[in-house]
Amino acid sequence: MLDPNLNKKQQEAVQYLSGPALVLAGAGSGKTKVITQKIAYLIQQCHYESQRVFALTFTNKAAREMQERLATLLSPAQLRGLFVGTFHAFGLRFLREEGAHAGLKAQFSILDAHDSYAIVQELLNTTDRGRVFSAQQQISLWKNALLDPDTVAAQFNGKALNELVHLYRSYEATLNAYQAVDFDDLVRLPAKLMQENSQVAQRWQHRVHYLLVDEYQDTNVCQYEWVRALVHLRQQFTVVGDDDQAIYAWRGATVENLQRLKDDFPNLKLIKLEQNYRSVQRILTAANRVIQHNPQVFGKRLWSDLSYGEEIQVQECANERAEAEWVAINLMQERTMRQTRWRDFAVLYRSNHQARILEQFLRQFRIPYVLTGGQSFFAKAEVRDLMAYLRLLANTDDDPAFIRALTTPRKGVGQTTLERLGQFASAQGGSLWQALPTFLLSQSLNAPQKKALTQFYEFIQRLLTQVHFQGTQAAELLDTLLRAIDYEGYLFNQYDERPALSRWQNVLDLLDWLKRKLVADQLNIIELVQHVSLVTILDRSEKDEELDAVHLSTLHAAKGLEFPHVFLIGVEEGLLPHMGREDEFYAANEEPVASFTQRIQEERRLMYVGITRAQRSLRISWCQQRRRGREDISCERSRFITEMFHGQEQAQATQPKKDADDYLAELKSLFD
DNA sequence: GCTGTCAAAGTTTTT
DNA sequence: CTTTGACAGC
Repeated sequence: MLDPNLNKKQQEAVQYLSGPALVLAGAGSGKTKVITQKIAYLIQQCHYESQRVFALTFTNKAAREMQERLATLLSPAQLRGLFVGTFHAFGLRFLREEGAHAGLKAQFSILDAHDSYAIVQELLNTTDRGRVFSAQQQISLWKNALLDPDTVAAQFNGKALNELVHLYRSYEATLNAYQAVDFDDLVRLPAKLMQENSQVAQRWQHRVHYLLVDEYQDTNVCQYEWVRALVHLRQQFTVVGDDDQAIYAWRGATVENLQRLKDDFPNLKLIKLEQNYRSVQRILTAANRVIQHNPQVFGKRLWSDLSYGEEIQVQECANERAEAEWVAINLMQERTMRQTRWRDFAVLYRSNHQARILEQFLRQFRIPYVLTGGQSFFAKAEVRDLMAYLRLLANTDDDPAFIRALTTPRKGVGQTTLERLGQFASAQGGSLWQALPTFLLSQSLNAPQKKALTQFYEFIQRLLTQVHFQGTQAAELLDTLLRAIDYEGYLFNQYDERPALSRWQNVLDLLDWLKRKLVADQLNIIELVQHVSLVTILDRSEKDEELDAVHLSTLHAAKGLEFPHVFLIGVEEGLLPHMGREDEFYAANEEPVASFTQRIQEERRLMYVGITRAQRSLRISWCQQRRRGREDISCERSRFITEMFHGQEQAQATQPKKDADDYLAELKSLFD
C-alpha cells in the first residue's frame, strides 16, 4: 500500500516509472521517505525483484537509515538481495566480481588516507606535510574526474605540473604492485570498466533494473559516469538531490551533474518537493534569505505549514571558551525550562577541532553528549595497528600493512633493514613479502635482524594457514594473534597508564566488533578486512538513538539529520565561510578547481544546511577572538549572519539568567 | 642499526 | 591531545 501520508508531489515521485526522474528535494521535504517508499512500491506493487533494485547513498549513516526504514516496509524475503549502500560499498561489490578485468586479484587491499599519504610521501621523498597533502589531494581530484595519468599528461604537456603527473603515474604503479586500491578507485574503476569493457557493462546493465541515487548533487564525474553507464539500457532510475545542499565540491563533486542529466536524458522528468515538514517558517525564511545570495540553478522555495516560530538568537562571545560556556549554560536552562530531552539538541560547527573545547565544558556541566563524525575510529593508531596484521593476512602483497605489522610492536627491525628489503624487492619486481624468503639468505643481513625477520616470516606463515577459517574459528584466530604479539604489553609499555588503558579498550571494542561480524555473517578474514575498510565509525547507531544526549556534529556530518533545537557556533568570517590556504588544484585544462566565489558559495550552502537542521529553535554564536595555533586572532561576524537578517530586525540574545559558577555550584551540591 | 625521548605542529569538511 | 620527525644513546 502506498503511504497515505505522502503529499501529491511525493506520490508523483514515488509512482513515476515512465523513465528517468530527477527529484529536487529541498531540505526536510521528505526525501528519504520518497526513496524508501519508492523502493517498496517497486518491489511490492510493480513486482521488481529485490536483487534488481539498487539504491546508492554517500554515507554509511544514510544507507543505514534507509535500511532501517525499509525493514519496516518490506518483509524479510522482500529485503533479501536488495542493495542499499554507499557508492563505495557498491564499488567494492562490483570489484569483487569484476576486479580481474582491472588487473586485480580477488584479495586486493583497500588503502585508507593514511596509507596513501605514506605512499605519496615516500614517492616525493619529503617530510613537508603540506606538499604531500596537496599532492595527494590533486591525485584524488584527478581520479574523481576520471582522468588517468595519460590524459592528464596530454593536457599538462610540458608544464610545471609535469612533476605531479609523474607522481600520479608512480602512485598508480605502486598501488598496482601492492594489489591495492584507494577509496577513489572504488568508484573510479567500476566507472572505467563500464566504459571500456562492453561485456562487463552489459552484465551490470542487465542486472540493474532500477537505480536510485540519494544526494545526487554530491556526485563527482566518476559517479555520474558510472550511473549513466548502469542505466544506459533501461533508463529507469530516480535521482534525488538539492543543489542548495551541495557541500562536497572539494571532493570533486560537481553540481553541474544536475544540469548534465537534463542534457543526457532529454525525457528527464523533473519533480520538485518544496513543502518542508521539518522547520518552523521563521527558520525557513532565514535559510531562504541566505541561500538567495547564491545563483539559483533551479528556482525552488521552501515553505512550511508549521507555526512561525520563535526568534533566532545571535550571540556574540569573547572567545571560544566563552562560546562553549554559553552553549552549556543555555543547554542547562533550556532543558529545565522546556522540559526537553538532551537528544533534542544539536551543536553544529564547521570543523572538528571546535568540538574539543565544547566537550570540556559539557563534561564540566555533566551534560551527556555524543560526537558524530569527527575523527574516525578506524583512524586511531591502535586500531590501524591491529588492522595491519589482518590486511597482511588477507593480502600479503599489501606493503603498507607489511611494514606496519613488522614494526609495531617493534621487533628489532628498523629503517635501514626495511629500506634494504625494499630495494631488494623492487629489484625483483615483487612485494616485500614475496622478497622476504630470498632476502633472508642475503649476506648483508646482520644476525639480530635476520633472526627477527625469520621469526616474523614464520609467524605470519603460520597464521596464513588459517586465513580461510570462517566465523567462530576466524574469531579465535584474532585472539591468538593479539596474544602472540602481546599488544596489551606494548601499549602499557608505550604510554602512561590512562592513555594505554583507553587505547586497549579501543582494541577490545574493535576485537569485539570484528568477532561479531565474523560470526554473524560467517566471513573469513579476507572478506572481513575489505568490509571493515569501508566502515568509518564503529557501528553503534542504535545506542546513539536511544541515548539521551546532546549531538555534537560537524555541518558536513549533520546533513540529513534534524533536531528540535540547534546551536550553530563559530559563525565568523574565516571559519564559516572558511578561508583556507589558497591551494591551487586543477581539474583539467589547468583550470583551477574552484574560484574564490565558488568557495564562498559552497560555504553558504553549508550555512544553509546548518540552518535547515533546526526544527523549532536556532541559536547562532560567533567569537570576537579565537585561538588559532599559538596566537589569538580577532574575528568578525560572518557575512552569513548579515544575510540571514537582511532587511529585518535582528534578535538580541538574552543573557542567561544564571552564570556558570551558579550552575557549577548547584551541580556540585548534587554530587557531593 | 634500532629504539626511545623530546620538541613541534596541527590541515575544513569524508568515503 | 595527538601524531610525527629529529636526535642521541644503547
